[in-house]
Amino acid sequence: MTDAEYVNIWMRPERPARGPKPLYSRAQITEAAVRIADAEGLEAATMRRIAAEIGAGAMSLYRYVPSRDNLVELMADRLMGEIDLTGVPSGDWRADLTRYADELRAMWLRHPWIGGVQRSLPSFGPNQLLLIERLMGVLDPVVSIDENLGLVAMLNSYVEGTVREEISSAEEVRRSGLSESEWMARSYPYVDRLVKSGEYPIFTKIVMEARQPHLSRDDQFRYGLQRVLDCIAAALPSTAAGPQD
Amino acid sequence: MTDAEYVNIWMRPERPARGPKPLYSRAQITEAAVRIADAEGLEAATMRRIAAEIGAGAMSLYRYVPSRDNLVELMADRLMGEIDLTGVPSGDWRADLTRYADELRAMWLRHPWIGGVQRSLPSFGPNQLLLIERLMGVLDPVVSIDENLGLVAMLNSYVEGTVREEISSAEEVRRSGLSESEWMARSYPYVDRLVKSGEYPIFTKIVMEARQPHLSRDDQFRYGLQRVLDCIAAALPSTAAGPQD
DNA sequence: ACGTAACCGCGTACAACGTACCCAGTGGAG
DNA sequence: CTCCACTGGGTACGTTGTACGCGGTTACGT
Repeated sequence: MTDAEYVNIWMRPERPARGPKPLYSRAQITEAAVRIADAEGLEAATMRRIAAEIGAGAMSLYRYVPSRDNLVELMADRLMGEIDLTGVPSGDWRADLTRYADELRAMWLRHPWIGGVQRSLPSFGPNQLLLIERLMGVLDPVVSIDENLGLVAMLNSYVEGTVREEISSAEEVRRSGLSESEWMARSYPYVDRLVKSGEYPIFTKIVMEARQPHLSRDDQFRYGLQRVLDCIAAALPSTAAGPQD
Repeated sequence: MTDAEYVNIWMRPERPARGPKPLYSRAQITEAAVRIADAEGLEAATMRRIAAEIGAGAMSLYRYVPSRDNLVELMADRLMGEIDLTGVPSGDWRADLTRYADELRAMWLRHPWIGGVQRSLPSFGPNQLLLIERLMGVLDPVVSIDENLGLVAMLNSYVEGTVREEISSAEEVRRSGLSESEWMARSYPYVDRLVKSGEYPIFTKIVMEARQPHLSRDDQFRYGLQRVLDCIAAALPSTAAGPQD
């Protein structure tokens, strides 16, 4: 079986039996790549740049990782490992899911580039798997696996969707290389024209509202999350839903 | 004001006053790009390939579009135009939002590559704007603009999240260039190893369940959607929520 | 003990990408 | 009629992922 026969990186053994000892490691490479992506975006994490970061030649990385795409998968799973769900399930499903949602959102905000990796879904890395076990273990005793999948998907969608919105403008500013105030100034004429045209009353409302003070992002998130959890509670058998207060 | 001063493509006039008549148009270029992306993925829609598709030289495209990134924005807005919301708001908010969700999902399934464009959010193209007006017009009479934004975001998140999952495996198959059955065969050993290890009981449940006949994707989607709409109904003032049946 | 096969790090090289720059031709404004 | 802002597009540059092959290193079979 040649290397090309592995579909999955996780099947490919990191260390072979024979030959000289490797100077680097997958974990080290992944770590460097994550560091670069955090600081300068995913597109800055090129093979050459990562190699330079750990003091290796560019092509050396290919001794550890079959391709850049696979490395990105490694990075994504590395990120899943940041979501700490020790002690879950605890018995209080609402607390558990809130904890998960908070951790997931915090992780996305630390590594906004995660939104740019299309989830080639069945990349069940070890951290991802552990997460699934813990997270879905929360509702597993009370609903069918099908329903569990649906509910977890709903929760995930909520978190990802809202956090994508939080991230997008910040990422746009970073990509354009402009300062935030300069970027705002540049955007102003267009928005102003739309508002003045009078054809977009609701858009205008949104813009006007955006100028006013608001709930913090955190509070907005938690508020919406409560609604999603209520929605999940409604789908649970009444004996398991617990107090709705 | 030089071209570089435009932050927004939508500000940049398509046709100048003087000079020879252009042979092509933004719409034509965008159309070609969408066609290629539909057939072979977004990464196949390179400037050279798009130019070849319409019979132009590669560099000619830059007479119409400042950069590839901007072209992708054009493509994204072109997709928004496929979402037909004529007659919305109709007075029946539940029907309207269901219609929107169905249209949005169908559009994603027609153009899976949309998931790969990071929404540099404030790219308010004309189709996007029209959509906002119609969609948010549905709940505008009954909730505050803030709440409306939150609820619409929740609906969007649900649709995007579930459709992303639907798409991911198909896209993975396409990217790998393998046939679906071959891809399944390649994935099998890894999944099998995980199941046999006994360390992942819930993952195992998922795999086992996946082998059984299920609700169609459409039915799953509609089922989850009803739950999301229930959730929205709960957030509406009681006079506007309508019959919950 | 010693060849040999498997592995290491990595330099070179190539195809494909986005796009800066330049040029000759074109057609409306003065 | 004269400009010159515009057109299409060829050439070229820097950057990307990565195939290939080299010389050195290590563990195993004999």
